[in-house]
Amino acid sequence: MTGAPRRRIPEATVARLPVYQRILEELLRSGTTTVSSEVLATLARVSAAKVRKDLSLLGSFGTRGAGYDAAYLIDQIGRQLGLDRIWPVAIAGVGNLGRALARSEGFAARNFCVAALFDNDPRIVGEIVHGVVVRPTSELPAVATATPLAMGVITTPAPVAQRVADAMVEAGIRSILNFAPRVIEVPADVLLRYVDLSIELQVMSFYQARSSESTAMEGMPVIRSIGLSPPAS
Amino acid sequence: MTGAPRRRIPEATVARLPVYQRILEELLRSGTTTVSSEVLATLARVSAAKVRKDLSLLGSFGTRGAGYDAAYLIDQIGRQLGLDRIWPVAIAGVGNLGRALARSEGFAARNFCVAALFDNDPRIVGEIVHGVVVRPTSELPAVATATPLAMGVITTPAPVAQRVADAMVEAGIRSILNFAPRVIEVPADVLLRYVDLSIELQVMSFYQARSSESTAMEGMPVIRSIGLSPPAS
DNA sequence: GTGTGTGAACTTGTTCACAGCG
DNA sequence: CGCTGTGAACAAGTTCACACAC
Repeated sequence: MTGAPRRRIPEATVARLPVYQRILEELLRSGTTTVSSEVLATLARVSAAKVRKDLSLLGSFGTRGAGYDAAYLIDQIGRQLGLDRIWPVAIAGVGNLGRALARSEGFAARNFCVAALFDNDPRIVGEIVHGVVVRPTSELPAVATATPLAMGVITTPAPVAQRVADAMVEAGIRSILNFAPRVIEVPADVLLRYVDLSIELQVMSFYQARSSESTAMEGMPVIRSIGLSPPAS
Repeated sequence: MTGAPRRRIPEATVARLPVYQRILEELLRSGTTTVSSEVLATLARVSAAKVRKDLSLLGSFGTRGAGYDAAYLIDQIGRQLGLDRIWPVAIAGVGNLGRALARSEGFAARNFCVAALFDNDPRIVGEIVHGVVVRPTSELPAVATATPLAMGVITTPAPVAQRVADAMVEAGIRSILNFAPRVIEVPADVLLRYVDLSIELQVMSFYQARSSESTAMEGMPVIRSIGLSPPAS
């Protein structure tokens, strides 16, 4: 239909596209219909040149002298990212985090649909969260057969994360998002991503803050842990 | 004390260090004390050369012919990342997600300490979550004065996210982690990081899955949204 | 004039391959 | 002999600067 340029988009660009998209959506909501690379760059905290290069890879959607049409750009980015169709996801582990994810608006806003919830706690099985009934994990294969699942989200306690991952792989799920604080192993052809809510992101932030000579932490109580000795040689 | 080589560590390496660290901790728990770059690389899903180069930047901690001492390496990585001291964090917004974060083990495991919780809902204020009392957001300045806060975590609904961010900046917080699905603006010297639970990560995963010629989604019901027309020229 | 689109220069990050230490 | 540590070759990503379309 729309003559899309099927070039290969660099990974670094792909990682920024959702950021642009969300900013564009907000601008649109606040009444802005046209946006320049300069403005988009400021809001996304990147350089204007980067924005222009990124967007030019999807095609020439901008208007010289004016900027980009926000609505059209949102649509083009969405198409590029595969968000122009609905992706059914399953969430395993209906605790605090699983519940928060299932109820969050974000999924639906990006055409992800929470199609199934799994948990092994008999007090939770049968409960209806955000319109979806919680089933025992043993029913995963049956559900996956009836409704092909595009992605599995693991929000279980760490000890059962690997078992759940195995079940998901067995059921044909090829993309897994792991929120459990546990390293899991899956076949090489399965896409596995970790989200560590408490650690990785913060750690990076802190390191960057400290390495850019920030003096913000100057007045803080420094409590050092006891270091280990180097291994005996 | 430990003669640390204070070289500049590349950002890409810093991003991988927490991954190595967690894997090392798990290996240690399962009884492994020494690990080769090969093994660590496989578990972290990167190349062995990368692991060696990354670790060599922190100093020469490995033993040729044998590998690395897991416990010692964990400690060295922790020191490099600034995790050898305790960082107090404040969480604003004690809903599903805020609660899940406050209760999660991960913070304490990495020397982050949930020092304060804020919410404006009178039904939530006063509640004690994971041993910390929930205060009204108006008390943020007072709390920040008494206990310097290293990081602010925003888990509020989108509409109040900007207001909370402003209050945090005002209170002297220089690192903010935003879980609210809303673009917020802070001064350039404040470190701002977005975590979009439902979107960015999944989107990337999907794009990568599709672009590597995966046939996994072949049998899925494709439901395309209605595309927009190009902007009138 | 204004702001996009893009080759060319540059910087950062990754892989290779192997010397050398334990 | 195995595995680290590292310079040197290569690839990816970013910035620059400017031609050109509106």
